[in-house]
Amino acid sequence: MKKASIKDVARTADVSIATVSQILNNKGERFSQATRDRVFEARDAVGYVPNANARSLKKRDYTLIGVIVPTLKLPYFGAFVQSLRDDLPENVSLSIMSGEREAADEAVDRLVEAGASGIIIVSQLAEPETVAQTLKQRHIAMVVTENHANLKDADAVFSKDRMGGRLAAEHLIAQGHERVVLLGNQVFTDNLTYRAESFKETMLEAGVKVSEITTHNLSKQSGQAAAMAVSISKATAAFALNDDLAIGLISGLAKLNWRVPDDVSVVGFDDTEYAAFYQPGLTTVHQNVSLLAQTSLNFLMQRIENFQMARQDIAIDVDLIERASTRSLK
Amino acid sequence: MKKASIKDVARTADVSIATVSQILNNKGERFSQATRDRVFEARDAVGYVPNANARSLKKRDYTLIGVIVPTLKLPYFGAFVQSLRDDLPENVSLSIMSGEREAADEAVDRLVEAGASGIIIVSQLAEPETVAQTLKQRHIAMVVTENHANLKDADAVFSKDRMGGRLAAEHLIAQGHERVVLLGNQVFTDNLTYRAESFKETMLEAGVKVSEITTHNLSKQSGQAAAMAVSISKATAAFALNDDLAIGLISGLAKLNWRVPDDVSVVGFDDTEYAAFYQPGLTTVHQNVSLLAQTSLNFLMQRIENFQMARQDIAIDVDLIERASTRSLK
DNA sequence: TAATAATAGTGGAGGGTTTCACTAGTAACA
DNA sequence: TGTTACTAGTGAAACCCTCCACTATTATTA
Repeated sequence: MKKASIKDVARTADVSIATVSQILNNKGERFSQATRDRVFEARDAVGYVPNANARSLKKRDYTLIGVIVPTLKLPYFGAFVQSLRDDLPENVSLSIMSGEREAADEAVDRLVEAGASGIIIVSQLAEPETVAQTLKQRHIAMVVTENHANLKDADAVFSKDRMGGRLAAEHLIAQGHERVVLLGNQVFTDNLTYRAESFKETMLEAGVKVSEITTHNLSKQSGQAAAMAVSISKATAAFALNDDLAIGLISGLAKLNWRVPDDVSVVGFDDTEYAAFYQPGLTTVHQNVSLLAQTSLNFLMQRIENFQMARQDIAIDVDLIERASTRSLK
Repeated sequence: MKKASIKDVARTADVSIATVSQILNNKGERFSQATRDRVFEARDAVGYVPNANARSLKKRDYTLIGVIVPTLKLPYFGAFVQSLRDDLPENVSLSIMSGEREAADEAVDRLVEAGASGIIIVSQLAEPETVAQTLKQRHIAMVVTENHANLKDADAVFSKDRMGGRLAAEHLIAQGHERVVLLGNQVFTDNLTYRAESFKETMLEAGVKVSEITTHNLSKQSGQAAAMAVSISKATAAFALNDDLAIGLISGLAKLNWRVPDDVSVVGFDDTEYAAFYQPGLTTVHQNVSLLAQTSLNFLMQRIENFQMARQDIAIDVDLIERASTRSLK
């Protein structure tokens, strides 16, 4: 059975298509009550639902935007996407894609084909320049966050990752830690590089030695797997490049009967919803995810509005949230 | 600047609209190389992007399906949606919506307008019967999971919630707990009711008294807020209707200096990714989220294929995962 | 040479909706 | 009676695209 169109309603109510359209769109004050009733009844009788495609084809007020995150399984990205959803203007719809590197590039293609007017890219791309070129050529807006901060042809919204690394370092320095470990994966993306670099620099300035432990990726599993290495390192504190890694580390240490913060202090990065409820509460660098999302959306909509405007670029403050996973040695 | 349409490309390349359409859709083998090049150049020159509305208005061959979850912030739903994404057939696209009750009903409307062929509904609907009617009338496939198990006009994919409640109870009984508390929100949805009921029944049969503590919702915050009540109850064990509640409860108890499992045992439900890494590792009922998602998708695609087939209905096993948040009193 | 086939491209309908400009009928007015 | 003004409704273009059926031109074959 095919779907009922406005034609079917018109035929059933024995009026013209134009009449139906106006009445159903609440522009039908000028019609008689009888006609209005007939139209509404007819609509219900045939089960008519307006076709969004046809409608927005006619009124050119509809916009599709896309967002690409590495995965929806992690609450950090989930929160980002949810914030986006919550702030979405009425006439805009959102297509959510997931994937990293090659898969992310492909997701871009899909969104282009689907007719997206703009794309927010959180994932790391395999070929950022190519993607940016394509989008530019097609006049599709592009905002990056988390990765590819230096792309010329995309607006950028970032957390102050350097600030975050520094805050983490300063916190541990203030607590008197003198042997610390930096925990992260080998393939640093831009933002992670900043976190790591500024952490090390700050530590260096304070004369604290930092040893690095390389993990496979930034997952809880990797954090757990690194526990042995951390325990052997004799460090009194560890800075993990994200919360998942930190949480994994703590649970790994627990299996070795090392307690946090008594035996080692641990600092994370992100402050996802779970950080506050973890045992012990995780000391971590808070990223303002919803502000990141909101700003990305703003930038995107602005560029969709005016494709020629100058590149925009913003860095958003982070805070250190002190909880129970770190302790002062003084 | 208004967007270029296929007309602009045609004019620029000095060919007809039909030619442009065919060439850009890779159906242009029969055209000369020269013409093809001209068309591609013209497209890039005017920055043409096909209008998805017009396209899908015309072609009726593509399939759009929708999924509605309460929120993407929680990893349980994130994992569900991600699994769906991962199993999606090539020619199908997925629209992810979020919202509960009225917002979920509205999300259904949006998907219908967008021309979805099927919808997987995880959220609780405000008016399940009305929604089911509408979808049935329009021949749009509908699969429910988590809620509305008994809806006549929808295929259903569920975890064995009763089994879960029973397993949790049996575990605590085996450990010798005799005063237990059941923690959940007041407005039970179908699946939660089953969890709670079978838990209570099993306990009753074993002669164990269950007291109930009502929380505002199923969030970590609610769990935390219930800690005081749990501590006062003098129960030796608590069953929380989901992991978030359990995690919140444990962190709340910690603030009161109650230790889990030494002072109280806690059992959760869901086994989200975080349960295993929590301190202490959370004893919980494992739901096979990816199987739930896969099966939902299968059911949906089958019904899209053949709208008249008999209603399908499946219940998926759950397991109790024993970790460190419960202890035997014997 | 005539008939056929292959090549390269075009015309136009149709998909569902909105909206502007219009009409037919009636009522009010002078 | 003729003019104007409402009231209630309609016709058809336009939005952008795809695809079927068609034409015009050239090449090949018998």
